[in-house]
Amino acid sequence: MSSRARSKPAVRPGGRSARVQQAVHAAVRELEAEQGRGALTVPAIAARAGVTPSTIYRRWGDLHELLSDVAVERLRPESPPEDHGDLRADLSAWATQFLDEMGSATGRAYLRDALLGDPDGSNAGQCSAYAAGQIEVILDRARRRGEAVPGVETVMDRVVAPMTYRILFRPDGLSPQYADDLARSVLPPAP
Amino acid sequence: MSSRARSKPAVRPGGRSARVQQAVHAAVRELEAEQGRGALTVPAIAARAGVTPSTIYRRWGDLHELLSDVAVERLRPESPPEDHGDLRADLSAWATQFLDEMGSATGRAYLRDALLGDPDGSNAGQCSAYAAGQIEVILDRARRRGEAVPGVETVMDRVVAPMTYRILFRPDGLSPQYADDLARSVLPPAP
DNA sequence: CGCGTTAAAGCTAAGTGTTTGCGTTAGTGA
DNA sequence: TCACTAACGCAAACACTTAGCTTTAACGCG
Repeated sequence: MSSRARSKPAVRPGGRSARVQQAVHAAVRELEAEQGRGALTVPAIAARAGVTPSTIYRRWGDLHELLSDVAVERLRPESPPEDHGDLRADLSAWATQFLDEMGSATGRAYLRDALLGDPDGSNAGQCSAYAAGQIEVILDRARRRGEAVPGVETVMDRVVAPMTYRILFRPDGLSPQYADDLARSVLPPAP
Repeated sequence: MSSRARSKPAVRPGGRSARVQQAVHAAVRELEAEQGRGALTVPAIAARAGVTPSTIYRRWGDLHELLSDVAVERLRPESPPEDHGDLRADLSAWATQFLDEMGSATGRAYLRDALLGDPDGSNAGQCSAYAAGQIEVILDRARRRGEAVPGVETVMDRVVAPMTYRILFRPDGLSPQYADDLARSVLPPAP
């Protein structure tokens, strides 16, 4: 039976529900920052957030789904990618920054969390959509400048996917140079 | 304190240790096949394997690390890739089969398990090494035939990574055609 | 603006999984 | 063969999870 927890807990958006969700998310971030991952248990998070454990279990199902939610929130880009004036520079800068952030120990942990507690794949899908969104902004700008641009899917396959794969499966030996090489590989050959 | 469980439990390869490991792995596979993932708890696995739960906790640390070990074992290729006579056919066949196996619900689950209970990344690295190994066999054969071949890393970046990324992050809309397209993309342009 | 409705939270107790210390067993090497 | 020790079994203490029931507070309607 029973009780599949909803991955998108926004069931009653306003009021108490929202406050609880906010408090719980904040508690996760604070506890992790202060005491590390080992301290992240549902009872500890609940105590910190001022709610009872059963509230968390009912809304999120288990610890991993909660962490997955928090991870996705943290992986959401805070601002559109910087504009450097041309596609090559934009893509290269974005890829370099992506690899730097996601390739760090904490970035990798968020990526894994997002994948981990994600029965239906919607959280992972969200992460991917974030990246695709950022890339679309970059490509749109270039298109408006009159540059020749690759498709979003091409960039996902040739830039985002290789970086993400290596971050998850072969975390050693990643360099900004690698990100840059990938970014260049989707551009038309230099003049 | 404490006891980091070893991911490679082969500490005393012969005798009892080996028997216990085998029994536990078998118990995981049987229980999953018979009753589904929900039934996979450490006490249940222990009972099935005829050991005590504490044995499992001590050797593997927790359920996820055990599942990760089992997943890696299942992801190990059983035989070298088929030989179809030329690089294009070999790569295409391998990619298609990879996507078919890993893109299925169970394949995706193994991939996720492998990543999930893997504190130091060695299990994920093993998965990647399996794929790289298969590809090297294919490339070696082609090289021996006198064909022009791309580097292994290129194939990992352009074929394995995109498929794996999509399996994990965007499991919808994957087709054999996609695998084939990726395989072709690393080959020199057709004559 | 108060009132009924109901989703969501609180509380608590029972159930289940995890950890740990200590004694025992069985590989391993001299 | 014997001593040594890693790994296992056992059982009790501990922590986490689940479920039933009660209470609270958004929300919508008269």
